Amino acid sequence: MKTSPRRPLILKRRRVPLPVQNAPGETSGEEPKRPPAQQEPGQAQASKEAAESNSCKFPAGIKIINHPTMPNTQVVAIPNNANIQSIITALTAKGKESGSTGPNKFILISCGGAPTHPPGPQPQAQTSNDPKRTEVVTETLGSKPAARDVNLPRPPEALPGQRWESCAGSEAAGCTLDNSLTNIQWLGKMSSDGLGPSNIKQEMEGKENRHLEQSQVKVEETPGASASWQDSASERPPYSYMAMIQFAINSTERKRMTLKDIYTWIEDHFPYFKHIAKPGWKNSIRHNLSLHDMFVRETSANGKVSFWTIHPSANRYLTLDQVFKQQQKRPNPELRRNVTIKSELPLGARRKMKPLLPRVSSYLVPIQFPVNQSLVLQPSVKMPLPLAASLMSSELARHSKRVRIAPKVSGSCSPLRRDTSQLKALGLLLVLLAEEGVAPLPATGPLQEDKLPLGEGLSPLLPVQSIKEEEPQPGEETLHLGRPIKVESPPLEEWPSPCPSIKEESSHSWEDSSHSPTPRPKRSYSGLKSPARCVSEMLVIKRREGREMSRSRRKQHLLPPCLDEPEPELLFSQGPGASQRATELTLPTESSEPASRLGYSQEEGGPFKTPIKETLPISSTPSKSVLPATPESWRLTPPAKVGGLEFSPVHHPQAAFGPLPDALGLTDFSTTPLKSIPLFDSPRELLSSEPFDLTSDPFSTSSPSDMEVPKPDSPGPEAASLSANRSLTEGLVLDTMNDSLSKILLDISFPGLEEDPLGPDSINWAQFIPELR
DNA sequence: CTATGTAAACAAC
DNA sequence: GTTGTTTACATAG
Repeated sequence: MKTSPRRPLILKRRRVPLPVQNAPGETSGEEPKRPPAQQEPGQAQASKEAAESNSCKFPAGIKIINHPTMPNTQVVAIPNNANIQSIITALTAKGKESGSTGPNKFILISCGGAPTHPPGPQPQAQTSNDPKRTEVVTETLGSKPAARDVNLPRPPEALPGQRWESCAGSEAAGCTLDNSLTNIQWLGKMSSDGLGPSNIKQEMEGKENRHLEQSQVKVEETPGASASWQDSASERPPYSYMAMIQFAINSTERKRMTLKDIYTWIEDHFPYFKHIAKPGWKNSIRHNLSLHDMFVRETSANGKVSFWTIHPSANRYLTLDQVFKQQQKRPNPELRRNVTIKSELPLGARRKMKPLLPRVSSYLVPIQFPVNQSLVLQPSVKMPLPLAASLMSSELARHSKRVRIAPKVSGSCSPLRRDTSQLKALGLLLVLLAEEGVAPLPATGPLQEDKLPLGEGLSPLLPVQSIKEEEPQPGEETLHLGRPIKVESPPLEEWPSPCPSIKEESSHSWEDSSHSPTPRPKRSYSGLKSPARCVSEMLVIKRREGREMSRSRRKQHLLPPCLDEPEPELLFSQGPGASQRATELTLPTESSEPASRLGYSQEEGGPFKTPIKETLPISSTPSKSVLPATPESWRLTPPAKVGGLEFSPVHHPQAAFGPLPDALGLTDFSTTPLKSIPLFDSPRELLSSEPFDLTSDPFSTSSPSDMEVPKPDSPGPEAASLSANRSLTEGLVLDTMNDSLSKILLDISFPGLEEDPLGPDSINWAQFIPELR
């Protein structure tokens, strides 16, 4: 093919010395650390039970009281072990009967068990019993337990460069990831079924996968399925180079890898490249590294070693493992099909690489959600917004789930809506999750499955790719942080916003736009360290001027050598990539760095967060629109785009996503999460599933303003802030008038006990529902 | 047209 | 020779 004579001459390129950056210690690849555990969940039991749905009668232990201040609203305290589904059904029927005149809104809260968790860490109390939980949840749970078997021996051969990915240091992060991954369905496409049952894969993959598999029973259950292309070395893996590179890089703790290690990792994990592929594949790897902005080259302090990293905002932290896992979970015929096809087809006939990656649109990345609608809080509420916001985000991030609910009774399934008004009465706040999603979310049909969300196509896999951003828009949002941030950033003009094209993912776009300002000459370094930092500056950059780039795909990196943080590593505690993330998170500017704090946000958001594709707000294509916000995200947020949304959390509920372009970040967040969010099979899941970790959340009572910028610091406060006589708990609001079920976060105070934080208005719930205490 | 894969020309080490 | 960049082109969708 080539021969084109025309290749332009390259004038000279010179490498700029990057400032030093890294911590001295790194060497390539090494990082011997291993992660402790992966998180896998183990659970498998996911069977949904559902069984119970029928009974309409309220089980014993349920307490129903009229809301003291809200008309037509009753508060239903449900024992943890009760069948929510049936309760909802019954309540719905009741509400319907009453019509507008009677109680038609029910605030469901769990009592008796544990749900609330004020200060203490209590992760999921409720859930534990629930067999139903969604997988996601489960996984989460699993991860929690720190323990896990984790240790799988790693293959000896492991290269130095490789690390087992995993969540190494950061479980949380890892976990998070997993969760999100879980959501992702891209894998689905790949089915493995076809493949023999080999377990081979494990061999190949070794590390990562093993953990999973072993730990997970689920997988095993489906014996036939496993393997996949991995088994056969001869088959080309269904992943694009971009994806593989990401897998490789993300498999290390530091999320960076030398070129050589990348080669090695790929060869080790995908024998095809070792044995079958033409040598040119390495060229392709290099080409991809250079081409995509998401891959950022960093130089070691001494300048001798170059590491390839993934821009934090673009990094979804996907790992082969995760992907693999997914695939196992849901085998997808299509994929299989691909595989088959390939083999069948004459080589010549089939394209070379077929679809390596499924492209999906959405990535799961949850991230923050739009504050917009979701939160509905009213100012009046006592709860600090920030808190709420943080909760939301965290929650979402974690598992965002959406409820689909609909009381069966009503039959309709409207999504949930939130009404806040009422809620507030509770005294709380609320939030909710997801609701909005509704709208945007496309169809749901598919949802059912597991998690689902996204449609079938869901997920995309590789995130990376998706990332693109488009040029135009400034708006992105950012947020990855999870929190709503507001940034003021300049409008990003340059930044591409996500929106643009919807396509699914355009990968490079991200890249392109983002950087490229100038021709390469530089990457600049200006001192930026990590990309994050760069951001600010970067922002400045324009995306390429218009089209110049268009044709060429080149990326221009800017890579700042990151000096950055010398040792980012620590961060891991939270998430993978934490280190990086941290950086990014931080706002460019500097000051606040909220990010860090939000651990969760990061985690979740973090990893996922951004990269996401953004949906384009604009264009938003509904369905997929998910573009990764990626790049930009870190950059700044573009308020502009956002439209009215400011990021302030509080705002406009009304903004709901619909109209907004939300594009940016918000959208992303919102949408993305949504997609990824599984619907619950049952309300119970909703309720129980996610307990917030208050502990981790940042709630401090900071003022709303804080929300915007979360403060990184104070980590602990959050929970602390809640006074003893207050507790946060999740609840559901069933509105039979709308047939909606919304999840809310309740801040319950018991005035009687001590001072009432909430103020006089607050209701003394304890008196009604002692169990809440 | 976009995303991806390939090949290749160069440059800098 | 390796690592990186960047172009060109092919091809599937």
